[in-house]
Amino acid sequence: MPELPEVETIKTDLEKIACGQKIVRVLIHNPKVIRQPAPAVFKRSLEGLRIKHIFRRGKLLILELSHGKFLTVHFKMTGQLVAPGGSKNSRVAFVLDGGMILDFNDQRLFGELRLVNDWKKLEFVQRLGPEPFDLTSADFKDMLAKRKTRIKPLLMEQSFISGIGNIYASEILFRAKINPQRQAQSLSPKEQGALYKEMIKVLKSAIKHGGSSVDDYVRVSGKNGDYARFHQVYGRGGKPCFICSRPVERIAQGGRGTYFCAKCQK
DNA sequence: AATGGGACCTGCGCGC
DNA sequence: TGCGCGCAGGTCCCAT
Repeated sequence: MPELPEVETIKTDLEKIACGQKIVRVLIHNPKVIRQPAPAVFKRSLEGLRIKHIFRRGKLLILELSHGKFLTVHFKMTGQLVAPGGSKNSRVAFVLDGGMILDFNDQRLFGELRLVNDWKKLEFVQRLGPEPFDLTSADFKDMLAKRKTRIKPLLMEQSFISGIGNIYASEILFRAKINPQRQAQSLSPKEQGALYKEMIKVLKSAIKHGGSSVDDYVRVSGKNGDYARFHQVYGRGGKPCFICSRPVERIAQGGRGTYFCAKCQK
């Protein structure tokens, strides 16, 4: 589910309502989403800790707690953090000392909650590539020039660059006018530059609008993000391109749907 | 290194 | 109404 802009939105929403609060009770409705440590230990260790700071790395949300602990949240496809709680698919509920309940919902149970001492040591984190906003255009060009793989799956590869998923990969490539089937290596300097520029623009704009609510993603308030109305190609297979009116194509790449305009994107 | 397939799960929309 | 199929924001693991 959430990609970088959605996790960043959740981070900002959550900061406002949960920072400084103590987690007084943890109710586990489905232990499957608790990956570390064992659910009973997770619950016992977490109760009584205070939320000090909230941040994001790639698509991972990280809550810094008292006593040097960190709660990491990976939303995968259908994870949500919603307050106040009482949601249908609540898997874990966090009761805060203000009385508010924060639900971790996850229809498909792919999501992952971990309570750790050092989030940076997580294997998943160790493999993450750079944050898009930490890169210069020159860095990004160098990275692209080294890779033979097709550009769209590459943008989604978290060890290459972290935070971009299936929606934004298609949207960024459309705006950069680059065909998703192109080899990364084959991009001209001008195309590399356009890709960098559109990547930053799209991600920033999506954050500004609270992310894209397509299926399950909602903000902490339960309200939808507002960026889906700016989508140019994602989910628009067969519908006319907003630029040239030719039907938007849908192809499969690495088992994922890719949307693009074969006329506008070379 | 690149690419494809399947696995993990639940639920929705579609054609019949 | 019901059934089977394809599809879904992610990541991991295995085979070639």
